[in-house]
Amino acid sequence: MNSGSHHDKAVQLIKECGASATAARVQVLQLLLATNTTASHQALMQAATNEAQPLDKVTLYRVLDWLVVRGLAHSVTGQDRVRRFGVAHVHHGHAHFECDACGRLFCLADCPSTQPRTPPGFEARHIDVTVHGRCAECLQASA
Amino acid sequence: MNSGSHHDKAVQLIKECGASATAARVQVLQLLLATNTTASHQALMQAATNEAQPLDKVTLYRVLDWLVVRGLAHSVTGQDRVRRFGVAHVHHGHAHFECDACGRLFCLADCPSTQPRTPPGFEARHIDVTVHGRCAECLQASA
DNA sequence: GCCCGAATGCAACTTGGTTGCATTCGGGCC
DNA sequence: GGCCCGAATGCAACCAAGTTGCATTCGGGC
Repeated sequence: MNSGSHHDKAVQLIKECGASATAARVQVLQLLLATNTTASHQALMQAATNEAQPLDKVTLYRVLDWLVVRGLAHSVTGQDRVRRFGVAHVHHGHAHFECDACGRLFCLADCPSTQPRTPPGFEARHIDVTVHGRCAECLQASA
Repeated sequence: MNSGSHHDKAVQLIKECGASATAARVQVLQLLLATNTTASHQALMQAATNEAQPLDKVTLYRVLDWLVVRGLAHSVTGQDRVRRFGVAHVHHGHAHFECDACGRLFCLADCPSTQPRTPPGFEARHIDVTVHGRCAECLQASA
Protein backbone atom coordinates (compact mmCIF):
# COMPACT_ATOMS: atom_id res chain seq x y z
CA MET A 1 0.00 0.00 0.00
CA ASN A 2 1.63 3.22 -1.14
CA SER A 3 0.42 5.52 1.59
CA GLY A 4 2.59 8.38 0.40
CA SER A 5 0.74 8.68 -2.87
CA HIS A 6 -2.56 8.28 -1.06
CA HIS A 7 -1.58 11.19 1.11
CA ASP A 8 -0.82 13.39 -1.86
CA LYS A 9 -3.95 12.29 -3.66
CA ALA A 10 -6.02 13.09 -0.59
CA VAL A 11 -4.54 16.56 -0.24
CA GLN A 12 -5.13 17.20 -3.91
CA LEU A 13 -8.77 16.08 -3.79
CA ILE A 14 -9.51 18.26 -0.78
CA LYS A 15 -7.75 21.28 -2.27
CA GLU A 16 -9.82 20.85 -5.40
CA CYS A 17 -12.88 21.53 -3.27
CA GLY A 18 -11.42 24.89 -2.36
CA ALA A 19 -11.08 23.87 1.28
CA SER A 20 -8.04 23.75 3.48
CA ALA A 21 -6.51 20.33 3.81
CA THR A 22 -6.54 19.91 7.56
CA ALA A 23 -4.79 17.00 9.20
CA ALA A 24 -8.01 15.18 10.07
CA ARG A 25 -9.49 15.45 6.58
CA VAL A 26 -6.33 14.31 4.88
CA GLN A 27 -5.96 11.41 7.25
CA VAL A 28 -9.50 10.16 6.84
CA LEU A 29 -9.53 10.51 3.07
CA GLN A 30 -6.16 8.79 2.94
CA LEU A 31 -7.55 5.86 4.90
CA LEU A 32 -10.54 5.65 2.60
CA LEU A 33 -8.30 5.71 -0.46
CA ALA A 34 -6.27 2.89 1.03
CA THR A 35 -9.24 0.55 1.32
CA ASN A 36 -10.80 -0.99 -1.72
CA THR A 37 -14.05 -1.85 0.03
CA THR A 38 -15.83 0.44 2.47
CA ALA A 39 -14.92 1.18 6.05
CA SER A 40 -17.11 1.66 9.09
CA HIS A 41 -16.62 4.51 11.48
CA GLN A 42 -15.23 2.05 13.98
CA ALA A 43 -12.75 0.60 11.51
CA LEU A 44 -11.53 4.08 10.62
CA MET A 45 -11.07 4.98 14.27
CA GLN A 46 -9.08 1.80 14.76
CA ALA A 47 -6.99 2.43 11.67
CA ALA A 48 -6.22 5.97 12.81
CA THR A 49 -5.21 4.71 16.24
CA ASN A 50 -2.98 2.06 14.70
CA GLU A 51 -1.16 4.75 12.77
CA ALA A 52 -0.46 6.59 16.01
CA GLN A 53 -2.67 9.40 14.71
CA PRO A 54 -5.75 8.80 16.85
CA LEU A 55 -8.60 11.12 16.10
CA ASP A 56 -11.67 12.11 18.02
CA LYS A 57 -14.81 10.19 17.14
CA VAL A 58 -16.78 13.40 16.75
CA THR A 59 -14.15 14.82 14.42
CA LEU A 60 -14.32 11.61 12.43
CA TYR A 61 -18.09 11.86 12.12
CA ARG A 62 -17.81 15.45 11.07
CA VAL A 63 -15.06 14.83 8.57
CA LEU A 64 -17.03 11.94 7.07
CA ASP A 65 -20.14 14.11 6.80
CA TRP A 66 -18.06 16.80 5.20
CA LEU A 67 -16.54 14.39 2.69
CA VAL A 68 -19.98 13.04 1.77
CA VAL A 69 -21.42 16.53 1.34
CA ARG A 70 -18.48 17.52 -0.86
CA GLY A 71 -18.97 14.38 -2.91
CA LEU A 72 -15.55 12.96 -2.05
CA ALA A 73 -17.02 10.02 -0.15
CA HIS A 74 -20.28 8.13 -0.08
CA SER A 75 -21.98 6.29 2.70
CA VAL A 76 -24.10 3.16 2.71
CA THR A 77 -26.03 1.68 5.58
CA GLY A 78 -25.83 -2.09 5.96
CA GLN A 79 -28.29 -4.52 7.48
CA ASP A 80 -26.36 -4.27 10.73
CA ARG A 81 -27.44 -0.64 11.01
CA VAL A 82 -23.85 0.47 10.57
CA ARG A 83 -22.91 3.12 8.06
CA ARG A 84 -19.89 2.39 5.93
CA PHE A 85 -17.92 4.88 3.91
CA GLY A 86 -15.92 4.64 0.74
CA VAL A 87 -14.29 7.04 -1.69
CA ALA A 88 -16.78 8.22 -4.23
CA HIS A 89 -16.25 7.45 -7.85
CA VAL A 90 -18.55 8.72 -10.50
CA HIS A 91 -20.97 5.92 -11.02
CA HIS A 92 -24.39 5.30 -12.40
CA GLY A 93 -26.31 2.17 -11.60
CA HIS A 94 -23.82 1.77 -8.77
CA ALA A 95 -24.30 -1.60 -7.08
CA HIS A 96 -22.98 -2.93 -3.80
CA PHE A 97 -22.20 -6.35 -2.49
CA GLU A 98 -22.97 -6.89 1.18
CA CYS A 99 -21.43 -9.85 2.91
CA ASP A 100 -23.99 -11.39 5.24
CA ALA A 101 -21.22 -12.89 7.33
CA CYS A 102 -18.83 -10.01 8.01
CA GLY A 103 -21.16 -7.17 7.06
CA ARG A 104 -18.63 -5.50 4.79
CA LEU A 105 -19.75 -3.70 1.68
CA PHE A 106 -17.97 -3.87 -1.63
CA CYS A 107 -18.56 -1.71 -4.65
CA LEU A 108 -19.48 -3.58 -7.79
CA ALA A 109 -18.91 -2.47 -11.32
CA ASP A 110 -21.89 -0.69 -12.74
CA CYS A 111 -24.73 -2.88 -13.76
CA PRO A 112 -27.48 -2.34 -16.28
CA SER A 113 -30.42 -2.63 -13.90
CA THR A 114 -33.90 -1.88 -15.03
CA GLN A 115 -35.93 0.37 -12.84
CA PRO A 116 -39.00 -1.21 -11.29
CA ARG A 117 -42.33 0.47 -11.75
CA THR A 118 -43.12 2.91 -8.97
CA PRO A 119 -46.66 3.39 -7.71
CA PRO A 120 -48.51 6.36 -9.17
CA GLY A 121 -47.66 9.66 -7.52
CA PHE A 122 -44.22 8.49 -6.46
CA GLU A 123 -41.08 10.15 -7.72
CA ALA A 124 -38.05 7.95 -8.19
CA ARG A 125 -34.70 9.69 -7.80
CA HIS A 126 -32.23 6.88 -7.96
CA ILE A 127 -32.08 3.15 -7.65
CA ASP A 128 -29.90 1.26 -5.30
CA VAL A 129 -28.93 -2.33 -5.95
CA THR A 130 -27.37 -4.51 -3.29
CA VAL A 131 -26.34 -8.11 -3.78
CA HIS A 132 -26.28 -10.18 -0.61
CA GLY A 133 -24.14 -13.23 -0.07
CA ARG A 134 -20.71 -14.19 1.17
CA CYS A 135 -17.49 -12.48 0.30
CA ALA A 136 -14.51 -14.53 -0.82
CA GLU A 137 -12.83 -14.22 2.57
CA CYS A 138 -15.80 -15.43 4.58
CA LEU A 139 -16.43 -18.27 2.17
CA GLN A 140 -12.85 -19.47 2.57
CA ALA A 141 -13.01 -19.06 6.33
CA SER A 142 -16.09 -21.25 6.54
CA ALA A 143 -14.72 -23.89 4.16
CA MET B 1 -59.66 -0.59 8.42
CA ASN B 2 -61.38 -3.83 9.44
CA SER B 3 -59.39 -4.63 12.53
CA GLY B 4 -61.64 -7.52 13.48
CA SER B 5 -60.68 -9.50 10.41
CA HIS B 6 -57.05 -8.56 10.90
CA HIS B 7 -57.25 -9.98 14.37
CA ASP B 8 -58.65 -13.28 13.11
CA LYS B 9 -56.17 -13.41 10.26
CA ALA B 10 -53.32 -12.82 12.71
CA VAL B 11 -54.47 -15.58 15.03
CA GLN B 12 -54.83 -17.93 12.09
CA LEU B 13 -51.35 -17.18 10.72
CA ILE B 14 -49.73 -17.71 14.10
CA LYS B 15 -51.63 -20.94 14.76
CA GLU B 16 -50.50 -22.21 11.37
CA CYS B 17 -46.95 -22.03 12.71
CA GLY B 18 -47.94 -24.43 15.46
CA ALA B 19 -47.36 -21.79 18.11
CA SER B 20 -49.71 -20.40 20.70
CA ALA B 21 -51.28 -17.12 19.73
CA THR B 22 -50.27 -14.97 22.67
CA ALA B 23 -51.70 -11.52 23.13
CA ALA B 24 -48.47 -9.77 22.15
CA ARG B 25 -47.96 -11.78 18.98
CA VAL B 26 -51.50 -11.34 17.80
CA GLN B 27 -51.40 -7.64 18.52
CA VAL B 28 -48.15 -7.01 16.65
CA LEU B 29 -49.12 -9.09 13.65
CA GLN B 30 -52.49 -7.39 13.58
CA LEU B 31 -50.80 -4.00 13.48
CA LEU B 32 -48.56 -5.14 10.67
CA LEU B 33 -51.50 -6.46 8.71
CA ALA B 34 -53.23 -3.13 9.13
CA THR B 35 -50.44 -1.18 7.48
CA ASN B 36 -49.80 -1.39 3.77
CA THR B 37 -46.25 -0.08 4.00
CA THR B 38 -43.79 -1.01 6.71
CA ALA B 39 -43.70 0.09 10.32
CA SER B 40 -40.78 0.92 12.56
CA HIS B 41 -40.43 -0.44 16.06
CA GLN B 42 -41.26 3.02 17.34
CA ALA B 43 -44.39 3.31 15.21
CA LEU B 44 -45.59 -0.06 16.44
CA MET B 45 -45.00 0.90 20.06
CA GLN B 46 -46.97 4.08 19.47
CA ALA B 47 -49.78 2.22 17.72
CA ALA B 48 -50.00 -0.28 20.56
CA THR B 49 -50.14 2.52 23.11
CA ASN B 50 -52.86 4.30 21.13
CA GLU B 51 -54.95 1.17 21.25
CA ALA B 52 -54.66 1.14 25.03
CA GLN B 53 -52.70 -2.11 24.73
CA PRO B 54 -49.21 -0.81 25.44
CA LEU B 55 -46.51 -3.42 25.15
CA ASP B 56 -43.01 -3.62 26.45
CA LYS B 57 -40.33 -2.60 23.98
CA VAL B 58 -38.34 -5.75 24.65
CA THR B 59 -41.42 -7.89 24.05
CA LEU B 60 -41.98 -6.02 20.81
CA TYR B 61 -38.42 -6.68 19.68
CA ARG B 62 -38.75 -10.32 20.58
CA VAL B 63 -42.11 -10.73 18.89
CA LEU B 64 -40.77 -9.05 15.75
CA ASP B 65 -37.73 -11.32 15.74
CA TRP B 66 -40.00 -14.28 16.20
CA LEU B 67 -42.24 -13.21 13.33
CA VAL B 68 -39.26 -12.72 11.04
CA VAL B 69 -37.78 -16.10 11.97
CA ARG B 70 -41.12 -17.77 11.34
CA GLY B 71 -41.36 -16.03 8.00
CA LEU B 72 -44.50 -14.10 8.91
CA ALA B 73 -42.77 -10.74 8.73
CA HIS B 74 -39.73 -9.29 7.05
CA SER B 75 -37.47 -6.46 8.09
CA VAL B 76 -35.62 -3.87 6.09
CA THR B 77 -33.12 -1.34 7.31
CA GLY B 78 -33.46 2.16 5.91
CA GLN B 79 -30.86 4.88 5.45
CA ASP B 80 -31.90 6.31 8.81
CA ARG B 81 -30.52 3.16 10.44
CA VAL B 82 -34.01 2.19 11.56
CA ARG B 83 -35.40 -1.25 10.88
CA ARG B 84 -38.90 -1.38 9.52
CA PHE B 85 -41.17 -4.37 9.48
CA GLY B 86 -43.93 -5.52 7.21
CA VAL B 87 -45.97 -8.65 6.71
CA ALA B 88 -44.13 -11.07 4.49
CA HIS B 89 -45.49 -12.08 1.14
CA VAL B 90 -43.81 -14.61 -1.03
CA HIS B 91 -41.73 -12.58 -3.42
CA HIS B 92 -38.77 -12.93 -5.69
CA GLY B 93 -36.90 -9.96 -7.01
CA HIS B 94 -38.69 -8.08 -4.28
CA ALA B 95 -38.04 -4.37 -4.58
CA HIS B 96 -38.61 -1.58 -2.09
CA PHE B 97 -39.25 2.09 -2.41
CA GLU B 98 -37.69 4.25 0.25
CA CYS B 99 -38.95 7.78 0.69
CA ASP B 100 -35.99 10.07 1.32
CA ALA B 101 -38.28 12.56 3.03
CA CYS B 102 -40.24 10.52 5.55
CA GLY B 103 -38.04 7.42 5.54
CA ARG B 104 -40.93 5.02 5.03
CA LEU B 105 -40.48 1.90 2.98
CA PHE B 106 -43.00 0.59 0.52
CA CYS B 107 -43.02 -2.76 -1.20
CA LEU B 108 -42.97 -2.68 -4.96
CA ALA B 109 -44.25 -5.29 -7.31
CA ASP B 110 -41.57 -7.68 -8.39
CA CYS B 111 -39.19 -6.34 -10.97
CA PRO B 112 -37.11 -8.08 -13.59
CA SER B 113 -33.69 -6.94 -12.40
CA THR B 114 -30.55 -8.38 -13.83
CA GLN B 115 -27.96 -9.50 -11.36
CA PRO B 116 -24.70 -7.60 -11.51
CA ARG B 117 -21.47 -9.51 -11.89
CA THR B 118 -19.93 -10.39 -8.56
CA PRO B 119 -16.16 -10.45 -8.07
CA PRO B 120 -14.54 -13.87 -8.37
CA GLY B 121 -14.83 -15.95 -5.21
CA PHE B 122 -17.97 -14.21 -4.06
CA GLU B 123 -21.21 -16.06 -3.59
CA ALA B 124 -24.40 -14.16 -4.31
CA ARG B 125 -27.43 -15.29 -2.37
CA HIS B 126 -30.03 -12.75 -3.26
CA ILE B 127 -30.32 -9.32 -4.71
CA ASP B 128 -31.98 -6.41 -3.07
CA VAL B 129 -33.31 -3.49 -5.08
CA THR B 130 -34.33 -0.22 -3.46
CA VAL B 131 -35.67 2.76 -5.33
CA HIS B 132 -35.11 6.09 -3.62
CA GLY B 133 -37.25 9.16 -4.10
CA ARG B 134 -40.33 10.80 -2.67
CA CYS B 135 -43.55 9.08 -1.85
CA ALA B 136 -46.84 10.51 -3.05
CA GLU B 137 -47.64 11.96 0.35
CA CYS B 138 -44.36 13.80 0.79
CA LEU B 139 -44.49 15.11 -2.78
CA GLN B 140 -47.93 16.55 -2.15
CA ALA B 141 -46.86 18.00 1.18
CA SER B 142 -43.95 19.83 -0.43
CA ALA B 143 -46.00 21.13 -3.36
C1' DG C 1 -54.41 -28.00 41.77
C1' DC C 2 -49.42 -28.60 40.37
C1' DC C 3 -45.53 -28.35 37.43
C1' DC C 4 -42.70 -26.80 33.72
C1' DG C 5 -41.31 -24.43 29.82
C1' DA C 6 -42.34 -20.53 27.09
C1' DA C 7 -43.56 -15.73 27.08
C1' DT C 8 -43.37 -11.40 29.33
C1' DG C 9 -41.70 -7.27 31.78
C1' DC C 10 -38.31 -4.58 33.99
C1' DA C 11 -33.78 -2.59 34.48
C1' DA C 12 -29.34 -2.09 33.24
C1' DC C 13 -26.28 -1.97 29.51
C1' DT C 14 -24.06 -1.45 24.71
C1' DT C 15 -23.44 0.83 20.45
C1' DG C 16 -23.70 4.17 16.84
C1' DG C 17 -24.37 8.69 16.49
C1' DT C 18 -25.42 13.80 17.90
C1' DT C 19 -25.20 18.27 20.44
C1' DG C 20 -23.23 22.04 23.03
C1' DC C 21 -19.50 24.45 24.21
C1' DA C 22 -14.89 25.80 25.04
C1' DT C 23 -10.33 25.72 22.77
C1' DT C 24 -7.18 25.76 18.93
C1' DC C 25 -5.82 26.37 14.21
C1' DG C 26 -4.87 28.93 10.20
C1' DG C 27 -5.29 32.38 6.82
C1' DG C 28 -6.35 37.40 5.72
C1' DC C 29 -5.40 41.99 7.17
C1' DC C 30 -3.03 45.85 9.29
C1' DG D 1 5.33 40.19 12.73
C1' DG D 2 1.07 40.56 15.48
C1' DC D 3 -4.06 40.62 15.49
C1' DC D 4 -8.56 38.98 14.42
C1' DC D 5 -12.17 35.95 13.07
C1' DG D 6 -14.33 32.06 11.42
C1' DA D 7 -13.63 27.27 10.71
C1' DA D 8 -12.02 22.99 12.68
C1' DT D 9 -11.18 20.30 16.68
C1' DG D 10 -11.76 17.91 21.16
C1' DC D 11 -14.20 16.82 25.21
C1' DA D 12 -18.22 15.51 27.77
C1' DA D 13 -22.72 14.81 28.12
C1' DC D 14 -26.49 13.18 25.82
C1' DC D 15 -29.92 10.35 22.81
C1' DA D 16 -32.13 6.51 20.39
C1' DA D 17 -32.09 1.77 18.78
C1' DG D 18 -31.36 -2.47 20.21
C1' DT D 19 -29.62 -6.32 23.56
C1' DT D 20 -28.95 -9.04 27.80
C1' DG D 21 -29.92 -10.97 32.28
C1' DC D 22 -33.07 -12.18 35.44
C1' DA D 23 -37.21 -12.52 37.97
C1' DT D 24 -42.22 -13.09 37.27
C1' DT D 25 -46.34 -14.67 34.93
C1' DC D 26 -48.97 -17.33 31.72
C1' DG D 27 -50.92 -21.42 29.95
C1' DG D 28 -51.23 -26.09 28.73
C1' DG D 29 -50.36 -31.10 30.20
C1' DC D 30 -50.66 -34.16 34.05
